[in-house]
Amino acid sequence: MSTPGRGLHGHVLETLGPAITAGEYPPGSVLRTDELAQRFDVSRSVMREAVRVLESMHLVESRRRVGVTVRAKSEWNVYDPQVIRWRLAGADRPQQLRSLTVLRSAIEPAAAALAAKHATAEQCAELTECALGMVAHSRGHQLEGYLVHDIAFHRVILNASGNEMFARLGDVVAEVLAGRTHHEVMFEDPDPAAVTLHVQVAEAVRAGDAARAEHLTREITVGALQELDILAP
Amino acid sequence: MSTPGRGLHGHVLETLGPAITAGEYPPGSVLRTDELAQRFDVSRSVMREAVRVLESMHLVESRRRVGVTVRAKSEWNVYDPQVIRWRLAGADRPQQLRSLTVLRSAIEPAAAALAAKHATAEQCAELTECALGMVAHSRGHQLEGYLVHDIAFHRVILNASGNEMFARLGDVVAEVLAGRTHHEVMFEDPDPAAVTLHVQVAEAVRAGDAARAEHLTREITVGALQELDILAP
DNA sequence: TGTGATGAATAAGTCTGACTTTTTGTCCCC
DNA sequence: GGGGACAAAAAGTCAGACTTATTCATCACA
Repeated sequence: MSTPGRGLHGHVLETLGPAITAGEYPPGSVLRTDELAQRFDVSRSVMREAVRVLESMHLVESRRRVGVTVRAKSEWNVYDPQVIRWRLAGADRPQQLRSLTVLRSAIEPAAAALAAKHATAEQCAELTECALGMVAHSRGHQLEGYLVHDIAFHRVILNASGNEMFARLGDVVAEVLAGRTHHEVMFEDPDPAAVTLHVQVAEAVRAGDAARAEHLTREITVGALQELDILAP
Repeated sequence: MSTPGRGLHGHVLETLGPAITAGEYPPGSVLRTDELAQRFDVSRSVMREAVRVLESMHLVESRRRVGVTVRAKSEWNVYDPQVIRWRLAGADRPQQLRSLTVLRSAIEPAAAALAAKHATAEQCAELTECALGMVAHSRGHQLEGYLVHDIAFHRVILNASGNEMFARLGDVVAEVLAGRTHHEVMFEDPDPAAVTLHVQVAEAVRAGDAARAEHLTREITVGALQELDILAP
């Protein structure tokens, strides 16, 4: 996705980041810059830049005379898109997917309510277009085409909410939806009820009915939670 | 708060970061590493490390033959605690405070519902302790004491939700609450209704009543929204 | 006139080696 | 056993030389 390891320090990050977030180095582990530089066959300057980035993500802490120590998971900047991507790509994937889906179910209904109030005519048009695209690809194993429109739909909602914090979760939601299609079990066509709900949300937003948009979106996210067995049956 | 400019590169960040997030450099502005290094009187290695960190926050983008270009606000990692702190300290403060309060109003009710299901006995005890502390400091201009317990209360709720994404918003909520007390108008004692709501939330969580905890917390956050005139009267 | 290739200028990227500073741990003396 | 001086270790800093990618301008050619 967005930023594949640009430059040497980026390449180092693409290896060290996933290793740390996967828990290969337990909290408190000590790494030494010089040793890492040798291991990755880069200069110390490059290694230091990589460590600085990991430090800004609160994955590690660098202290004189001690070294680079790995921080506890509870301190990580779990909203950093790169951290999210690393965790989704590694052993932490299931837990990460659950956390993010719970987050979605809190954010998206609120975003839909705001979108119903603030969406421009253009955004409403985009929304119905996405919903129609989902309908068109909902049968006959067109999962990829369905996914594209599903992602676009939720991205428009988040953007139309007018809240920058919500808007920046578009990438996260995209990752979750893509993950569900690509890695989880999804042999069959999407649930027709879910497709209908998306169409109805588009209608509610266009009509400016915030309460209805919020309620319908909550039903969508409840469905997502149930897929992961987060909700009791 | 947490990480005051450690090291030279940290000092540079504490100056450049706020400047960028305050909009002093319009999107597309081009900075040159060498010039910045001279301006801050540091070596290029140090300057490069600072740029790497800004880059990981998506505040800037570094390209060969071009320089370090400032990105549009819509690309910033607005969930990065350091970015949030910089924006809260600068001209962006009002908008940042509104965005965060809207975020709170989406997250905290959901977190309270989860807390009602997952909170340990110890966490329940902490919660009532915080609520009682709020009551004790609710009269007679003991705003600082009230604030401490208010922050602790919301932090416990977020932690008790059992969701790591929610838990990591504890610092953000703390900043918002502290900001309200310190910078916004708050001459009088806190609203008695709000104090009562906190006590009731603690009770609901202890009783395991998720729906009630969620509803009561939503009332708290609605109050916060109204204070900022986000909700129409 | 427009277009594509060539080349030069530029700023980031990289490497190396020497030096400084802080922190920790140890050893010795009281 | 406690406290202070000393030594070692690792990050932090700096300066300079070199490499590489990218952009822009120029020029030849169609």
